[in-house]
Amino acid sequence: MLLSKSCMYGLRASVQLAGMKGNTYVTIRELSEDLDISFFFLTKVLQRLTQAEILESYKGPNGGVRLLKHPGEVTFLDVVTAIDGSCTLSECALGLPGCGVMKPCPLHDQWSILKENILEMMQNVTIAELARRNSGKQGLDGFMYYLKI
Amino acid sequence: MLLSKSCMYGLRASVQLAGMKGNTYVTIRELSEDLDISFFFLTKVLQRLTQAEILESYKGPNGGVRLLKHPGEVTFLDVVTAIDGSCTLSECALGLPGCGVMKPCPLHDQWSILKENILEMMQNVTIAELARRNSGKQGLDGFMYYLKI
DNA sequence: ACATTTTAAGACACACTACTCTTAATTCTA
DNA sequence: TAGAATTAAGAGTAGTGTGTCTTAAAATGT
Repeated sequence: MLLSKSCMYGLRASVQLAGMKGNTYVTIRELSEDLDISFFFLTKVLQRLTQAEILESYKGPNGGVRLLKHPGEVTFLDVVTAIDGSCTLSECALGLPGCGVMKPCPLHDQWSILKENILEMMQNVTIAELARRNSGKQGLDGFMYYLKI
Repeated sequence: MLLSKSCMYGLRASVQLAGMKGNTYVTIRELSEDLDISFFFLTKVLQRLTQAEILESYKGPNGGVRLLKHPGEVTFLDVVTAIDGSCTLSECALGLPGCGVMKPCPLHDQWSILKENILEMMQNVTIAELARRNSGKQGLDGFMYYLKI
């Protein structure tokens, strides 16, 4: 699995928010139902995005979470890093402590290229772009399309 | 992390065996010391490779493990699959249950290409090739080069 | 002020990976 | 046959990710 479940959930929520008109507060309860994620667990994940200043939250009636930045300025990697910490992709495929440019392990060069491609994808794709690709799916809003059979 | 530690350990042991002259039994104790892996843990990992008929084992004095097949016929992916089960790379990056060719998620196409590249690397690289790349490192046998500072 | 709504924070349980150790089974050698 | 060497199998421990719940804190409205 490339990403942890926490990351997947955080990404889905971010893209969902990015795809909504206006930037009003949306309750985590509503997000959890739309995305088919446990409310309690999603709350924990979104707390990390709030701490990372990708989201902002507001308590009380009419509260919830919303994007703090423009969705075109939040990359896939931003969300992953906020949740999982610095990307764990940067290690040696064989787990050799000394592996690096100076001492490349037998897989180093190949794996470096693959890592670079993945990182590039994560850095170049914004949640705005993902939301755009996710719009207008047979009349179902956002991710409902994938989840409702 | 692309691979589990078990996989990394299994790969390192397989490549180490592939890089040895002759195909005599090598004790797991010796492998564990050469590769800086816990003996007990490596034993568990290599049991899976033995069950998968990548290695064969022999008990008693002068026993140990050795490659069952020709190292040129054992791929990186063979070892990973034997240890971790079928590659977990084949899922949707966002964990959407309905994602696929018919219902591509907003990352599906990009992630498919990256997955394919990784899988291709795993299928095309044999442990013989890895052992070859790993030979003749400043006079240190195999992985010792990376581990001894 | 008080009740309601909502997120924040902390505690808890479960599963899985990583790791350790003990005992059993097998094989060799003397 | 006895003892030593070696893998196999199983039990047990620790840490982490996932998931659940309870309580606290903040904001609203009456």
